[in-house]
This record gives sequence, structure tokens and C-alpha cells, in this order.
Amino acid sequence: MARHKEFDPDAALDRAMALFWEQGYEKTSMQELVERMGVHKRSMYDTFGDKRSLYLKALDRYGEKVERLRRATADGAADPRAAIRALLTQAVARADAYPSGCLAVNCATETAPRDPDAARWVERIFAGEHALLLELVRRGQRDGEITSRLDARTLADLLLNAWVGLRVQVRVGASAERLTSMIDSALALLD
Amino acid sequence: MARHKEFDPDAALDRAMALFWEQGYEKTSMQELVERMGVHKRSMYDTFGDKRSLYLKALDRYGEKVERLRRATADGAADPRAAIRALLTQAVARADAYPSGCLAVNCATETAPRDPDAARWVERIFAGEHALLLELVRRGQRDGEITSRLDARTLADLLLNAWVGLRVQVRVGASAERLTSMIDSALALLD
DNA sequence: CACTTTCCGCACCGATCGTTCTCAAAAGAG
DNA sequence: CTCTTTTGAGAACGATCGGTGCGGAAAGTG
Repeated sequence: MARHKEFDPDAALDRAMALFWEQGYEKTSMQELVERMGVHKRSMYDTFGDKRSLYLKALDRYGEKVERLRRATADGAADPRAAIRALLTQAVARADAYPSGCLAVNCATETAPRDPDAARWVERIFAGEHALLLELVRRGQRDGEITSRLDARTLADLLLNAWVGLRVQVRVGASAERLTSMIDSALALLD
Repeated sequence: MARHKEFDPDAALDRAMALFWEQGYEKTSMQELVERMGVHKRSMYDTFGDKRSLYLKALDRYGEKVERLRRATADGAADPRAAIRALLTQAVARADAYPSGCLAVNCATETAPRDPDAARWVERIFAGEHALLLELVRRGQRDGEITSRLDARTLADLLLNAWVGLRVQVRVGASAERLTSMIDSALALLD
């Protein structure tokens, strides 16, 4: 054995994730990543491999993070309806350390079309969100607080698109009024 | 006066638009643009300015094209409901000469966050689509073939997000079944 | 202590980035 | 025809791109 790393790989990966999220894959240079991650270039290559590998690792880290956050948000709500509202609200809430929008949506439009690994990752993210919505809708319908006029799958489809749409609109800097109006429209679906 | 251009600026701009659409702004190099547009580099700079100017011109060209196409699609349909279905179907239809997805959505996630001109352009595109949907919904409600249980604005919000969601999903290569299912879910909204 | 193994700082690689220069050929105007 | 103007072709600009080779410093093991 010899010495151990002087930096925290997880924290560095977190910073890389934020930079890819903010700027996209192509715009982000290894030099910028070095500066943002606070790690020397050589150590970065030794630890994370080349740019694409680092990107994919950052995607995975993002996936774990948001999945955990989604779960916590859904479980912390009083009922399915509140859970759905909380999820949509969270999508447009500005977190201090992170850029606006969603890395998964960015990845879908930028890199997924030419990178099968990225495409698979995006599909998994969306599938997880769809499954969560489906579960919430089903529970709400069972309890009678969500309409059963439309079946659960249909509602989940519509809610997922509303969710994705919010993440696109917040990225272009839509006004807070517009965003909350969109959330209200999505929740009106459930009546 | 002297000689005239040996290439068709509109056709060249069309090719540039397709390349930006397919690859995004950052990934696309001027060299690739030269080759795709079939125009010499020097002529490209003389005619369209630098890369960002060319990009913005390509965006405008895209805007005119899709706006005209949207109008034609909506006007060609038998009724508002059919118009909405046609618009959504068209969003996922593969055109031979053009990439999948939507340049406006790509622009929203890639360049709009750091380019106010691009952001304004995207907002205008979405505003136009929202207005078109609102008009169709209002007409459908007046004729009684679209539900009035939800008000027109709410329906237009939801339809726009369904539309955007489709353009994201087609970009990651979602299956045809999944896409048509999403379209059906959107149309179920109108009952 | 000596030794081994890993990490990190610096310089540097060829390739490509966006952009501009020079210059001869071509095409209208007189 | 001559003159003017703009075209298109190629080379080249400095800067930055992603990625490496090398070597000394540091930390764990005996």
C-alpha cells in the first residue's frame, strides 16, 4: 500500500456533474473541469479516465442523487397529490449549488442521440420517474383523491411530460408565474 | 456591381440548420459546416458572419419553416382534434432530410441558458405553439368536441408539454409504440 | 530506518478550434 | 476592351482542445 488520494473523489465528481449540467458536454473543457473540481489534471485522468468516462460517471452520480431525492420527496408528502405537487415544484426550485433544469433532459437532447450509453441512461431515468408517477397516481385513485376518469397510465404519461416540460422551461428562464401556472395546470389533471 | 454568388444562400443556410439541429452548437465545427453547406469557408464568413451569427440565422430559418408547417398542418385538418393529433404526430415523424427531435428544444437546453438572443428566440417559438394550441382548443370547445371540464389555458399548457415531451423522447430514440402511446395519452385529455 | 507504491505538478504532444489573410479568377459596368 | 468589385481557393494565424510522459514528493509497510 501507499498513500491515499488527497481529494475526495465523490466531491470532485459532484462538481464535474454540476459543470456538465450547467454547460453541457461539448462546451465543457477538461481545463474547466480541472479548475472547478480542484483536482490536478493528471489526477483527474488517473481517477476518472477520459472525458467521456468522467461524463458517464457524472451521469450515474446524478442519477443516484435525484432518485434518492425523488423518493424522499414522494415519501415525505402527506398524500399522492401533495407528492406530485412537491415533485413538480422541486423541478423548478433553484438550488444554490446546482444549475437550473435537469441534466437528464440536457443529456437527452445533446449527447444521447450519438451515445448509446447516454441514451440508455436517460431512458432509465425517465422510466424511473414514470414508474414513480404511476405508483402515486394508482394510490391516489385507490384513495379516491385522484380522478379515475383517465386511467393511471395515461395520467402518468401526461404528468411525466408536464414534468419534463417544466425542466425545459426553467432552463430557458421562464418566469416564476409561468412555471407555477404550468404546475397548476398539471395538478388540474388530477381532479 | 460585380459577380453574384455561385451558391444559394438559403439552401446553404438550410444545411447549416440541419447540422446544428443534429449535433448541437458546440459540437458543430466551422469545418463541418463548410463541408455540409458546400460553400467555401471564406464565403461562409462573408455571407453569414461568425459562428454565432450563422447559428442565430439558422434558428430564424428554422422558426419560419416550422411555423409555416404548423400552420399548414393545423389548417389542413378536418377539425381541431384532428389538427392536434396531426401536430403531435408530425413532431415524431422522421423527415428524411432532417434530424430527429426539435432544434428549439435542443436550443433551450444547450444555448439558451447562456445566450439571451437564443433564449428569446426559444420563448417566441414556444409562445407561438402555445397560442396555436390555445386557438385549436377554444375552437374545439366551442364546437363541443373538446371537453370544457378544463379551461382552455390549462389544456393548452398540458398539450404544449406533451408536445415538448414527445420531442425529447424521440430524440433519445424512444420506440414507436411508446411515442404513439404518448400521443394517445395527450388526446385522451380532450375527452 | 529503507523500500515500495501511489499521487501530483509541470511541460508538452499533435490535432483541431474559430477566424483572417492573401491573391488570382470571374463577372458585371462603362 | 478596361476597370472595379466580389468571389472562391488555400494557407496560415494564435488559441485551445483532449490526453500523456516524466519525475519528485508523500505516505504506508517492513
